[in-house]
Amino acid sequence: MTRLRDLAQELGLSATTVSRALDGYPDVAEATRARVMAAARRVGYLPDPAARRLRRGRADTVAALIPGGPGVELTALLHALGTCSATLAEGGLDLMLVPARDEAEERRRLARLVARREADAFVILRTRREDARVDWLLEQGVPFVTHGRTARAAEHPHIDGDAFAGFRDALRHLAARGHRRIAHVAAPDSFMFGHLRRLGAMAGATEAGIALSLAEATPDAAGGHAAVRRLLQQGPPPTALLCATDAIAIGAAHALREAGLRPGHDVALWGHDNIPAGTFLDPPLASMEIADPDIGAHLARLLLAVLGGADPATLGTVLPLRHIPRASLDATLTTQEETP
Amino acid sequence: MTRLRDLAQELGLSATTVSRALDGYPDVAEATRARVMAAARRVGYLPDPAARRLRRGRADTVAALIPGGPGVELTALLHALGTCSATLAEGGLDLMLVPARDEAEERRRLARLVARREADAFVILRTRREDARVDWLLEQGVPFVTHGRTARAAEHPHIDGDAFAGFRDALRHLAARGHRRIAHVAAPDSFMFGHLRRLGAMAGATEAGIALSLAEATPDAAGGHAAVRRLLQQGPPPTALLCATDAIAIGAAHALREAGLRPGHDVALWGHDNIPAGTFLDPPLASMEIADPDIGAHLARLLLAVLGGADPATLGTVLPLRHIPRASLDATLTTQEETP
DNA sequence: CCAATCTTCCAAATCGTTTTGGAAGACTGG
DNA sequence: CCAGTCTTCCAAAACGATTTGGAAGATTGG
Repeated sequence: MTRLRDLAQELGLSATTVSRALDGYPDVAEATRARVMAAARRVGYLPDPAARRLRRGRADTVAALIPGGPGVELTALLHALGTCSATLAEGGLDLMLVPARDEAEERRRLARLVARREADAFVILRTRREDARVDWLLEQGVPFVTHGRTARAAEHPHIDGDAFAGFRDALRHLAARGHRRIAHVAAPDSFMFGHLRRLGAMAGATEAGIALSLAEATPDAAGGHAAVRRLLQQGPPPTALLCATDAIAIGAAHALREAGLRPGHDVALWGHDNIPAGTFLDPPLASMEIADPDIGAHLARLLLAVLGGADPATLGTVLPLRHIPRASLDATLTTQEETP
Repeated sequence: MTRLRDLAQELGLSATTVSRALDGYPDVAEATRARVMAAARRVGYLPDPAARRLRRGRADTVAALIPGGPGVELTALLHALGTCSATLAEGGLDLMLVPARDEAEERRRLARLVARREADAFVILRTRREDARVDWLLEQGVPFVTHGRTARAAEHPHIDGDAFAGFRDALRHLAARGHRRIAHVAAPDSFMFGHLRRLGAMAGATEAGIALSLAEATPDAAGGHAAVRRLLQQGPPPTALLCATDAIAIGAAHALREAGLRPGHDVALWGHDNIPAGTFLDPPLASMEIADPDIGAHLARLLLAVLGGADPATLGTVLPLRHIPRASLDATLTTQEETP
């Protein structure tokens, strides 16, 4: 409502001086600056962002594209983006979320946001191993940060959980408990999270010297259900199912029950994401999650760094996962199941 | 990249004419307009949104504030907002999502978005009965649409499911199946959805001539768990639990099991939201949801109407709910439970 | 005391569009 | 043929900030 000009007039100063006072330029007397700041605060002056963008050529805004489709744990994600937004605000940046229903729409929106200069940097979620968005952004030289790695993770800032170690250790743990017929209900290999969790499970099995069955699922409950149904038709049931996500585990549990197997009794069940309802499922679902309580702030720091000119290639972080054992792991192995 | 001026120069026209040609003004010759449109398409001209906003005084953008905290079914919500965004795009509007961690932050962000004119209209989610955001927006005369009603719903455009009828009919249905000890696990009354679902359940009970127990829960699994624990301590267990949300129902199921009661056997369980995992729970969770498959497009139409100058007070829609019966309803009542 | 330097401020240009208020030429009707 | 009307275009003024390139006065050094 009040413009810079009004404020300047009221203070008997030029718009130039008021602008420079507020922006912290050194060529304005401290007394004047104090007067200007006080007046600005008093009338609640907010610079018009459109005018500022036009002149400055940047938006002071970060955009995060929200993927549609199955397999995105949106609740946790949006929580993180909430704190990301708050942290960015401290650095004078806004966060805008842009929903897209599928990957084609996501690419279109990304191109449009860049062409119209609506955002200075981007958050890319649910990365693929070969990620067209990442390739394009790198090619265009647009700053961005990913949640999840890609084949080119060394070239761009990213933050990710150490899924390989998490799943490898989970498999070790199951093997140590005596499980010998273990299956991994995997998410598609084209998603980086699916790939890494699968590799981790396989590495754990190799270490423990046992075979690992694999069943591939779309990353939602329906996928887990279908995958485990197929798995059970193929041979003797596993005594433990390590699932790529909690949603997959929920579907898997259902398939087990349909086959007369009780999760947490006959078959151990383990997921990932620590969805809020997990504690209240029957049996409570063992899970894992990134140990860091504040991915959002971490993302924001990465964005501020990369916009501040830091070398993107140095800004990768892989955080350890935390295991969350719950009753779904308590499968009682019969003697027959145990190692001789 | 290419500016209006460049395009004009290339065509041997003034910027004025090019601008007016693209905007469909009638004072430009059809032949010229065709030439301009072709050239614009060829070079991929996109008007700079900052310049346009500055001059036009509007952003051609709608903002939706994404509430944090428990009890928001974000998966379904974001799906709807995805189609909302796509529908708005057809009308030349952008949708921007803005996450807020709590209600105080949401009010701050709202005020800031309005003051800086970053959005021309708003989508308000998870309405309260007395909603400070709605009061403020009405007072400011800012266009907006709510998902969910408020005490002042007659004054503002809104879209909502008919929770009253949905829950009343659900209760009728349970009564018709012979249930006589029914409890409603309610969401807080200050949320409009909590209020209406509660009223519906109560009306259904009154109609059926039976008493209804009430247990109030925070709208998440933990809340449902705690509420049903309290309920079971207070007296003989109900034979049916009508829960305000699926998340509450999941917590409720857990509390039942802890008390040795089997949901879907000893106690019927019914939720609302139709969360994706519902089918795969044990037992599969009966639920309900708005019958209309496309709330998002509906929201978008309301926004376009209100921005087009339609009278906000005429733009309220309450859509019927669809019941989704699943095995969690199959409680077998013993003779003792049934009506004499 | 003069010139050089500092400090503090400002007028004007600029960002890229849209809109206002004509202007020039073609056409029409009498 | 002339005045009036239509059609088609455009120059210039916004929109509200930032930035450039000084200018005026105060201070300093010799």
